Amino acid sequence: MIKNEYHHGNLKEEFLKIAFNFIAKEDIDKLTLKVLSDATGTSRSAIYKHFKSKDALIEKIIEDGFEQFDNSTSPILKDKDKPLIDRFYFTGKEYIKFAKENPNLYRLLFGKKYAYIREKIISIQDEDCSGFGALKLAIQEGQESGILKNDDSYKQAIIIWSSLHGLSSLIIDGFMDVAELYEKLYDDMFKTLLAGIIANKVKLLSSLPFGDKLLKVK
Amino acid sequence: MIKNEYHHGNLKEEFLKIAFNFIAKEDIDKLTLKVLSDATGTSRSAIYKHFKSKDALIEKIIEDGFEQFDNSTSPILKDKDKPLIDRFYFTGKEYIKFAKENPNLYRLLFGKKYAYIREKIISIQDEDCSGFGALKLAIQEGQESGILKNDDSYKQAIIIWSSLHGLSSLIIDGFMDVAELYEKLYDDMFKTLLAGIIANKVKLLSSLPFGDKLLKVK
DNA sequence: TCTTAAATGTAAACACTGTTTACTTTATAT
DNA sequence: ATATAAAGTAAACAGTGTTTACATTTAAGA
Repeated sequence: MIKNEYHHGNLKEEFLKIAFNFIAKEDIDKLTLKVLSDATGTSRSAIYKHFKSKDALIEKIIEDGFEQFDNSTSPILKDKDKPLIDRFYFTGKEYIKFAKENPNLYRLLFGKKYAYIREKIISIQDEDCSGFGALKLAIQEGQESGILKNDDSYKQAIIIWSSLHGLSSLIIDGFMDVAELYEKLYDDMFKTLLAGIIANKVKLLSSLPFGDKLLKVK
Repeated sequence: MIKNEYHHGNLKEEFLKIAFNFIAKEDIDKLTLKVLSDATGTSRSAIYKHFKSKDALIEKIIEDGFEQFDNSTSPILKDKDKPLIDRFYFTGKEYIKFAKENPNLYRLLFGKKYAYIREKIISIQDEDCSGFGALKLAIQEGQESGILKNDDSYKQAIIIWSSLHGLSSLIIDGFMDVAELYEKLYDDMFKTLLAGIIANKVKLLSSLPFGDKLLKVK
């Protein structure tokens, strides 16, 4: 595909790339069509040949963003070679790391404004057992092996997700000086959370990160 | 103070009142100066005689909003006639209720955009022991009476706040169908959380809401 | 009470925003 | 080679927050 001065070639992909790079540094509502047109050397209305609206471009960013988020977290949770508790621990840590490194993207993925896209994606994840679906599956795995309490896995998954989301939000939305001591906070939160969903007959030893030897059956 | 057609009387207060009523129903970024001027029968630029900018009006809303939030939650936490665990339980419940009933205001108070105002307010609350300061104080009270683990009260407060914020966000930002089963979720989360910060020598009985009789010293 | 100054309003313009329209240029397929 | 589709532009539109110059009313002092 040869490009000349007039036609750009693959403007659509470039718009997305520029938008991604932009929210790596600035908030999404600072992103204007002028930013995109200036960066590509096109006119402000060029985008409408590739996206129905500015929102449509953002929706695509969100879809790609969820894929990126899932690629960062789910593999850790699914790695059956490692002990389950370790997998929970490191997945949660990666969750927070992702939020910390991509705050603007994270807010986009888990904020109110585009909840309808998240809704759609989560229902897909429920089917192919990625993302939130993977978390529920991992909890079920823990219940079946007797490590976790037999309870509603959906409810347990939400409590875990809720805690991670809460801590991540505190970190990236500038609550006090949380960002500095967040690692200790996470370890504490994890212990607390784990104590709540772990089976009664299983005792948790103190060291972190955990290993399979650190779980003791009473 | 007599009003005629030209001068309004107390336009500043009315702007705030209208803005408050507006975010009770719609998101803050739907609030335009035209909405305010139409509702008061004034011109779009009238607001600049009372506020430096649109943002300055929003900042005032946030300050008032925090006062409102504090009035809803802190009194429950400070009521020393009731057992401490009950106070934690019902304060948390009120926290979530506030978020549920005022989602747009809650997002304004705890979102990223106006974090600098929250920062300012929290430092005030630290001094007069309202809001976040009240939470830390209540935790210290629990530690001194031997009910709670002797740990960094600041860290414990953040973990609690983080959990409440996470669950509230899930509810109001449209995460799945959390809104329906949030009461059960809250009870579960509270138990889990409490198990994490409660002193080892204290055993927690199962019923909710708790009472002082439900705490048993081993 | 008359005059003056301050407070509080308006209208018009400004530079932005996202979006639509009509038009132009280039690429592609028959 | 030519018709058609794809992909760009420029100009206009309504909307945004904000500033400027001006008008009206209120309040205060002599």
